[in-house]
Amino acid sequence: MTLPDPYYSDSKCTIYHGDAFDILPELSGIGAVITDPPYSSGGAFRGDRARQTTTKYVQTGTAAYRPEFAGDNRDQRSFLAWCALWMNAARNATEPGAAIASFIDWRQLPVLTDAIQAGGWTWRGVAVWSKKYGRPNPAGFSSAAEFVVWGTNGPAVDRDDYPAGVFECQSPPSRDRSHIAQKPEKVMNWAVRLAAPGATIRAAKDGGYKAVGIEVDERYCEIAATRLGQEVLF
Amino acid sequence: MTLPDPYYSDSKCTIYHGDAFDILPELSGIGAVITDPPYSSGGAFRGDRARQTTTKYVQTGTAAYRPEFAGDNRDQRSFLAWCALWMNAARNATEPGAAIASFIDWRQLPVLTDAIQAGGWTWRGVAVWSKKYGRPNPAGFSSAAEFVVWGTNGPAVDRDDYPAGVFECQSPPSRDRSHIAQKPEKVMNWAVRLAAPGATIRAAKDGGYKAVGIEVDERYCEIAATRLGQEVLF
DNA sequence: GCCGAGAATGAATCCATCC
DNA sequence: AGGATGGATTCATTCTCGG
Repeated sequence: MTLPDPYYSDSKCTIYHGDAFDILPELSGIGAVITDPPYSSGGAFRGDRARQTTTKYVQTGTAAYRPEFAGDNRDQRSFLAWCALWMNAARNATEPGAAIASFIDWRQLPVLTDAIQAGGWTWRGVAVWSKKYGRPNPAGFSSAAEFVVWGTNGPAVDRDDYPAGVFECQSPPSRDRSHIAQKPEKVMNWAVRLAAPGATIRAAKDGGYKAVGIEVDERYCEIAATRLGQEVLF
Repeated sequence: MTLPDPYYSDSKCTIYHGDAFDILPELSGIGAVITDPPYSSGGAFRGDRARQTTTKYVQTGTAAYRPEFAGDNRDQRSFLAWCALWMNAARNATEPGAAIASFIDWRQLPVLTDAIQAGGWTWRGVAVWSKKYGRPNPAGFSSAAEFVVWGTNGPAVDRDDYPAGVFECQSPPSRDRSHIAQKPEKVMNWAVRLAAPGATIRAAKDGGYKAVGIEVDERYCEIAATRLGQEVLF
């Protein structure tokens, strides 16, 4: 298999529409991997996780139409196996010393720390995105954070930028999101600092960094390409 | 075996000096368990973790003398087994619906989420103590948080008090601590809110709550008893 | 009392060295 | 060879102290 034609491309930035397992083996020399996989979470029981993403993840009234996203109903064992496989594929595409960061919620956090190591990365920590105002939980602590499992491909390459281990940023209201799990741009800017001073794919284009995006769902490719084609994002 | 004589006791508060494995089986009716076990952490390599706590955990020059603490050099497998055992012993001492919270660092977080479930508790989340400014990490995100693994003994008892899932509090300077891993009182106040509005053992005495403390090292029992005997803590 | 400069600090991490 | 130990290094912020 060879690399498919990009869904979008400009001088700094390329988006591939396809499964990461098909695209990643064709890539090399990657300096950092920043990813937000489907969490396969959303419930304590198997039946809860198997629901469609549009119903199992909360979406309050005014939300715009947002399509289902795929691959979000694996059980914990197959989620581990699946993560280990793409972690390994991603590592094979990177240079020694490259960093990886993956968002995850508390339920799958231990699975992902296993997977990052199974995929051959050196697990180096857990960073925290504090959403400030979480869903109240009558059983105890409110759920107000997502986590970032991160590591490096072998010994780390030292950097001149030291991002904070905890980043506080309120989650945008549901009506402003194109994707149920969309992260605020500030959060992505923080996460990509693991790679280098820079920003999201969009900012990467402006800032002179090269970025490759992989997305399995064409509708989200379209949204991303539209944003990248715009001169001003907001 | 019967319950030993308390190291300290007053009308609201009791401290036992001994191993939790000896004390817990003699207790019953406990409403919540708040604990801070030795992390068996302090380094990515086995050799680092096996070092003495006074050298492997950072203590810069002016720090007051603080004794070693025990049980902090288990490997990961025996740390899991040990945690599962005391988690289970703790659960047997509690009432249905009781909550448990245990501090841990990022390295042992996945082990503790396994242990809490192995010990028969329903794992319900991971709360975050954000220290705000951690030690910089040249490999990536600074280490600026500790975690609280928490759960309940069966179905949770609903509460009207929802402690935040992320609590921000700077760590006190080294010289103000009696124990290397001493938590700020504000952090403990936050953690015990999982049980009820209240505070530390000391505050529990003042506030009318009953509290039982278990500590294996007599020197730390003595410090705790001294504090509890004082009318004013600071 | 306010302000600025310099010192101090962290459940860290990594590497060199010694036995 | 491998375990144990010592020590250099990292930086954002607070702390301390003098003006």
